[in-house]
Amino acid sequence: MPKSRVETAKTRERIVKAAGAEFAANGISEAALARVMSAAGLTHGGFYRHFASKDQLVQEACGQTFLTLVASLELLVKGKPHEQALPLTGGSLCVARSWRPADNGAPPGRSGERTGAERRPDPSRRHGRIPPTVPADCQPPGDGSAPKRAEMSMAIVSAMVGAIILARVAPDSRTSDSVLEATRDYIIRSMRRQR
Amino acid sequence: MPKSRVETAKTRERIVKAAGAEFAANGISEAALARVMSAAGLTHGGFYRHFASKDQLVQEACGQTFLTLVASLELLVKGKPHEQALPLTGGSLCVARSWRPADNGAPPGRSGERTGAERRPDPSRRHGRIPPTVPADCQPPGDGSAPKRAEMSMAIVSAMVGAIILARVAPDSRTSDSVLEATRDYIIRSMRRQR
DNA sequence: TGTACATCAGTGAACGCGCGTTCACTGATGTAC
DNA sequence: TGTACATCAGTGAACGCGCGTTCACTGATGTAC
Repeated sequence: MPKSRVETAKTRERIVKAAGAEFAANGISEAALARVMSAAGLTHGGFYRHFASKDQLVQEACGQTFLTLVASLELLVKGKPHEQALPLTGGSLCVARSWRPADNGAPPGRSGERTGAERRPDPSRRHGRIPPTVPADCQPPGDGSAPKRAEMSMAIVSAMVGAIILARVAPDSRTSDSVLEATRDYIIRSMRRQR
Repeated sequence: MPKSRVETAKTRERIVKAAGAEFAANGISEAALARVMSAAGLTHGGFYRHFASKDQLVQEACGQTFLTLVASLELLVKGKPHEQALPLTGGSLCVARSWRPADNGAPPGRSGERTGAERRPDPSRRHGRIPPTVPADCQPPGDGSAPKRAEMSMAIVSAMVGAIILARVAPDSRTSDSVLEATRDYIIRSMRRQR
């Protein structure tokens, strides 16, 4: 047996992590297995030693991202670092087809997704970050029961994920902005009204 | 000039509509242009008479779906057909990568996405519909100002879209269910508290 | 402890398919005369 | 009103690329003796 199972497991984990990052940066369907693997420091051939298919990787990586999101949102709802946690959570979302974080430019390694790429208008290059303004009078539901908090966290994450996707998909940037703002206000209001 | 511009415009509209449906049924990246075109009663070659690229079609079709969603949600929030509008809206969402409506089987025309398809676990075949239970004491915000209502509609759509995506992406079906339920409750609570 | 072997993570070339895009062509129809 | 022409929506074959997947091979390392 080459590579102890511990080491193998570590490699696998490394792949999942790289996939999560790649998905977040370029969207799931743009993230080629070969790119994910090389981001993990491997060549693409070895992939199938760890996963049965790309779908399996997608499922695992997204599942992990999901848990991370909820966890980091829990942190917010728990009350401590308000104005940091919200944009942080919003910033690390992945979901949409070719979602990219709004403020860093194109990833350096990948110029020209296809020969003669200037033709493609790239609709992804648009808003997508929830405005981070969280007012100070926001009342995190610190005294609700623990499961109640978890539920609320998930719902808030849902709203944020949905808003970001809808913003990317909205017919014009005015609408884009309204969705983000409306959702932000909705979330904030829900936190204020809590108890 | 063949085909009056009216007729051309109609064709174009037909394509957008077909695309919307196809996106909703199979997800954006699974929806081949050729399939969209034939759903619109055309062959794929003519596509570029109407659009510059697939991306442009995606943008337009999604924009339209978005507006439809918000409109139908407005209907709900306006108060009339409660228990119908919510599941209807939830059911017609498209967004996730290979999202399919939960309760009708695979589309008949497309058996075997790829030769030897049994291998693929198809993670898409999972929950995705928000449980339609809307309690009768739900207070739609009928007397808020109009913009207020529109904002709330958008936020609610956001939450629903996000919940469905997260449910599809969650690591296990228990989590899937919790997201959907939590989000539903969150939405309902927000409507109850309204005024 | 040392040696031979079997295992299996990782390599890199190759395969083949789906799909976006292009292109030469057709034929119906609006327009000019 | 009738005829010739130009236009352009739509056709269908072809192209080529990216990517998921396969496969024969390598070589490091844990295990058996």
